[in-house]
Amino acid sequence: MRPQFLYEKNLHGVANSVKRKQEQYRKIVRHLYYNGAASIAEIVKAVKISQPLVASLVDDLISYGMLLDKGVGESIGGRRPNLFCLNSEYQYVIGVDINLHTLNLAVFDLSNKQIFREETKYFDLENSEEYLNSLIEKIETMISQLGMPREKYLAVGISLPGLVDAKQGLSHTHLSVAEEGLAHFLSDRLSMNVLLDNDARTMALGEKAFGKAIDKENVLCLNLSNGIGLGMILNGNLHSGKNGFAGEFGHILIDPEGKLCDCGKIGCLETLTSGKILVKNIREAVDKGQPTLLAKYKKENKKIDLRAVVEAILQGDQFAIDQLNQMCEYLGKGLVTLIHLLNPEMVIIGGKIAHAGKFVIDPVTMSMNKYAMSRISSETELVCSDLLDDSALMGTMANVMRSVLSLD
Amino acid sequence: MRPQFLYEKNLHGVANSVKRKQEQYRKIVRHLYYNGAASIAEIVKAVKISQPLVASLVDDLISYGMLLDKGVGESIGGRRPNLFCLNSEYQYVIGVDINLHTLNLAVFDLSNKQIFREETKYFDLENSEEYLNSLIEKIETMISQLGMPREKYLAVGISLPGLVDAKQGLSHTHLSVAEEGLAHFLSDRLSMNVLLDNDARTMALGEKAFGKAIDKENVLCLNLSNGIGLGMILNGNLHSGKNGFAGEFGHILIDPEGKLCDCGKIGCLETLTSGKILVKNIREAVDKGQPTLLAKYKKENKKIDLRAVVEAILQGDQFAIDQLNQMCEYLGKGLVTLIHLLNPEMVIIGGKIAHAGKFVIDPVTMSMNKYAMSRISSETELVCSDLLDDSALMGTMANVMRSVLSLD
DNA sequence: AATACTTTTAAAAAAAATTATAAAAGAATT
DNA sequence: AATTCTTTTATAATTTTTTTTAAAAGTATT
Repeated sequence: MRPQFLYEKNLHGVANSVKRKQEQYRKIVRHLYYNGAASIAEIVKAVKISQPLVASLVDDLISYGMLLDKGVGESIGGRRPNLFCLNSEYQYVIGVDINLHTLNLAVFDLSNKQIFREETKYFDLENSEEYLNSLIEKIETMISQLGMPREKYLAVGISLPGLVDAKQGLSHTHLSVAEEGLAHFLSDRLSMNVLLDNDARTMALGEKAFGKAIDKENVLCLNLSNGIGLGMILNGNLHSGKNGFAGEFGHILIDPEGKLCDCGKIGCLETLTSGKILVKNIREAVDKGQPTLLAKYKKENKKIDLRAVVEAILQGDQFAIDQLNQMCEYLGKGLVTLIHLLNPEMVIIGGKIAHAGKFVIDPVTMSMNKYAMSRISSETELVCSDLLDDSALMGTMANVMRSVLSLD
Repeated sequence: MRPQFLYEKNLHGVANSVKRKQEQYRKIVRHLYYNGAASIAEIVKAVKISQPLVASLVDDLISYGMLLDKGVGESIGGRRPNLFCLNSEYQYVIGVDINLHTLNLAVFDLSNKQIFREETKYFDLENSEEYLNSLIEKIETMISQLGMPREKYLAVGISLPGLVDAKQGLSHTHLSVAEEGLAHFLSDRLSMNVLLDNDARTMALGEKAFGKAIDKENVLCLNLSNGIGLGMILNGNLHSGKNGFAGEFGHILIDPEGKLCDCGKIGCLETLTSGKILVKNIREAVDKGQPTLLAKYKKENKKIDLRAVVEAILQGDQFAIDQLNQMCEYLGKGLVTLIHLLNPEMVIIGGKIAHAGKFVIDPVTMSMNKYAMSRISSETELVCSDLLDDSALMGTMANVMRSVLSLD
């Protein structure tokens, strides 16, 4: 019998006993994926199945090639255990991180190692058949480069900006051309399972699985790049809301007397604090002759972008730091609302601006102290992501594995 | 063997086989509690245990007196099924709804019927040993009135305002005198299991179990009385946050140029929209001679309270309605933030102000339409609670049963 | 180095749970 | 009214899983 469970969840018309066995396999594989190599005894404790049964299930999985016997491990005061681990080469996951102007592709093995990685610049996201075709071509090229048969790929995980309905596999904002829904479209064309989610939520999954949110139950992940995205881990699970629209943090009201936002409302957080605004303000000031390290871009006739700004900040550019500080004051205000509502244990800042490290953390912390009820906010840790630009891509892997290994 | 599972969850030093059996019992009881009488065949489908085993477990439960055989039911095209249901008199739950000025007590049977109900007015909440003593006395009097032995009571569920850490059983705001924590203190004194939660969250549990949130997964419940409370059902579960502080909706920033709030911050939602403010504004206007039905209170030298205001609104008092409308504009603004962040399928308004029905719903809806991104808000239904003043009390019952019948 | 104690694993025995089968009881159809 | 078809329930047979027991392979101590 082939272990189907990594492919299809609700096997229809299959005997109950088979389903039960697949669930047992899944528990074991799940434990080994999330906790690494383990002895039979350890697995027994973790999955709550008896030792003789676990032993026989592990034997099965080894015979399918899914698990490997790593030989004896360290003793903790008795007979040395035999350790077992996932065969990291049993299958692979394709990760696709779609950004407004770039595309990141990766192939992960089951130990989460990237065995392939490619960044394509100037791959501008647009809602067209052509974009989708070139995306598929990119993926197909990668597959043929790697030379492995299609069955070796467990699924394709995709991260993209905008409103995404993960349950239905729809992209509302950027790739709505695919009529059957983006996930189905790509699944048909690639002949693979496809899993979508919004970039901020994928980042949150990445942080929960591989970043600073490991072992935390209530964590907010901010994606601070040109816009502001929010991914929420609540009670240990990703929160998506009814339609997958949760996390529209950029459009909460901060200043009723403020500016008009793209969304039609006035005083949205995004009109006050976002990479876009930061860059815009700095460009305008540079045009007016503001002294700053960034002035050289004007001389060289190059455009100032967010990356340049962050670089200047890290070099200590006073003006850029001032601008960022101002932005962080507003961001802190917005965060306080989140913290009051959700009482998270940690807030992780990711996205391009996270590269500024303490230059973001410090002013945001100050702002939070000013605006928050201290009893609540003092329970919340504010940190920068250490996955940084990789978090969304890592998140696609986490999303696929979560989906495949989820129980019930 | 006595079915211990309704009392103790993590039975220590008990054989695995016993634990498993208790879990099976719990599944069956759970199904019957949440879905009412059922046949063996129905239970089999719901709990995914084989028919012979379910039959024998049901036999056991009947012999313990926990289940009743209701005799044959309606056929759906074959042999008539034997129906089984919970013995609603097997045990009882005590519900305690603590408010700032009143105390509601109830005893529920396992069919959620209130077999006892008592409302005590002028029972002012204060952080003192005396308050706790008179609370305990109230409960003890009720118990002796009902004349049932203490073992007949499954647990005491308590709802109270302010910051509550449900996991630890602590009341931070109002009843912190009990040093071991409120739950432990009461549990010792009453010799019963005690379960605490904040009033807004208890209301949310009530709505989820018995009100309009049944079968909904993402629902926000607003407790609009003198303050503003928020209880959130997210992904089907109550969200409490790291320390149980989640839901501080009253202290999110709405107007940076606004008034000072009790919490020390400026422009909190509660400074603009709360029963307290509404009453205060109306009192001031009446003192200045504003024509309104409520003016009679002044003549009669009685104080205008929230109940009176709502009554006037329902009688069509133009001034009171205007005042409420104004408040609802702000409330809508705040709600939009919630909806953008959490994408709920329903928002339920409860508390004293919910008695105003469409007089709250309509202006809040208008405000939401004005301030929200329609794609998101159009997915959210706004309704008034139909449990109204009972929702917190019903919520204590829901909380106890949820805790007792939760799986794993 | 010998002995006592641990932990891990394997195998046998026992128990638990499921599947398969049959019987009972009623509904629908001829 | 008799027959056929459903659904429910009881029983028997089989399978699955666990518990128990024992052996294997270590560590720690004397």
